[in-house]
Amino acid sequence: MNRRSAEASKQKITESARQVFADQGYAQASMRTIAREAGISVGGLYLYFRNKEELYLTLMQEWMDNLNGTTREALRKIDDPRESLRAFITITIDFTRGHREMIILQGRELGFTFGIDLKKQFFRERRQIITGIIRRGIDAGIFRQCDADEAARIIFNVLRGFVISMVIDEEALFSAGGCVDLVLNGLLRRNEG
Amino acid sequence: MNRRSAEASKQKITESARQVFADQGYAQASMRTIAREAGISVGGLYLYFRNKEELYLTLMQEWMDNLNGTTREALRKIDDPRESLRAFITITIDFTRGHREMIILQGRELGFTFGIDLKKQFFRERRQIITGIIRRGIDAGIFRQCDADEAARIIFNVLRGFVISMVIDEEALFSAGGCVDLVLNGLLRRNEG
DNA sequence: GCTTCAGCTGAACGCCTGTTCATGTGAAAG
DNA sequence: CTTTCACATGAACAGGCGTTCAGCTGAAGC
Repeated sequence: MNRRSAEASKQKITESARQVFADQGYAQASMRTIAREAGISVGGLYLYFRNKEELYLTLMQEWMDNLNGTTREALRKIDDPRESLRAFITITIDFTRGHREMIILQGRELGFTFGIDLKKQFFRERRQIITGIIRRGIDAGIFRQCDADEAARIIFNVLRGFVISMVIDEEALFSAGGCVDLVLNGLLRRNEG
Repeated sequence: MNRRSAEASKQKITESARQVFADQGYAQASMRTIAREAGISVGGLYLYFRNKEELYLTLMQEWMDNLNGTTREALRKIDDPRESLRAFITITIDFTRGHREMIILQGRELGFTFGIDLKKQFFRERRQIITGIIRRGIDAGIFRQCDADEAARIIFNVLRGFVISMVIDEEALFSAGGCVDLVLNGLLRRNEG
């Protein structure tokens, strides 16, 4: 019987949990399923995580850190608010496409209140980044005068909708480019020249 | 012991179920909770609905019919694509604000595949309405050339995000007016004149 | 009174869940 | 060989769920 290191086991558990939570949601995902996927006993899960909730919160924190880190890194090098916005939207959508598990953050786990404050803080930070970009654009005379906070919320919700669509409604998906285009240019025709 | 009519009992059950499903999601909502809210025995639920799934699907169908009916009724009287889009967005957001239970349609009930085709068909119809409005705008020279289908999807996803935000993130909500403004005008400054 | 009808009840059933903990096992050290 | 360490097991526990169905009850009809 070959034993893995504790670290390797913990890793395997989080990988499996990520997948199972993403596929089935918190309520439906059972510790037995996660254990089976991880190739470890159900009692073994509790050697690494206090309970199901803690396992879930650990994954949430992980994804929030990943996405925010990637976003900040990319935005650091961009000055033009148009490009900043493009980068923000593109990174978010690409990240989401490659990580279906992102649904963990947008999941509507009603009946479960834990982690909601953590999520809200994360969402707030995301919106503030967008607000900052929009304000920069307004100050630079590139974007028109508007309620930057609200515009940020609208953009934020497009991306929230994208995450949901990824999971339940793939026909509703759209491209980052198309989204940036609509957000920047709107639908109304512009005077040429 | 005063007995209600069957109709009244069924009504009470659906009202209670609507609330409980909306608050707790499908998985967490228990038939015992719904029964208690309805003031009827748990076994009594099964006199009217075959099972939990059928109860849920009944409610889904109801909301889809309501929203689509209201939308079509309003759009019938509008010619200007700008006003059509405004109406669509406004109705959806207002309806959502007044019916938190709308989350039933956007809920991510992973692990439960029933009703998904019904939902997709509903979503498809919604998007087609938007696409139609956008095409009309383009044909009339009011909207710029763009991929109408994709633009519709983007707008659809803003509204999808709104529903989710209603339930898990009220800070992220936005006004119908603000949304229409952004969708029509975009962020970029326009030449004055 | 008895019978029928309409609406209802809630304990029981079978199944599943999160969690615990007595116990197990291979490897290394002495 | 024995002891210790590190990692692990899975049956049992307590609780909850969706569903069933034997039985109940008030009202109306005869």
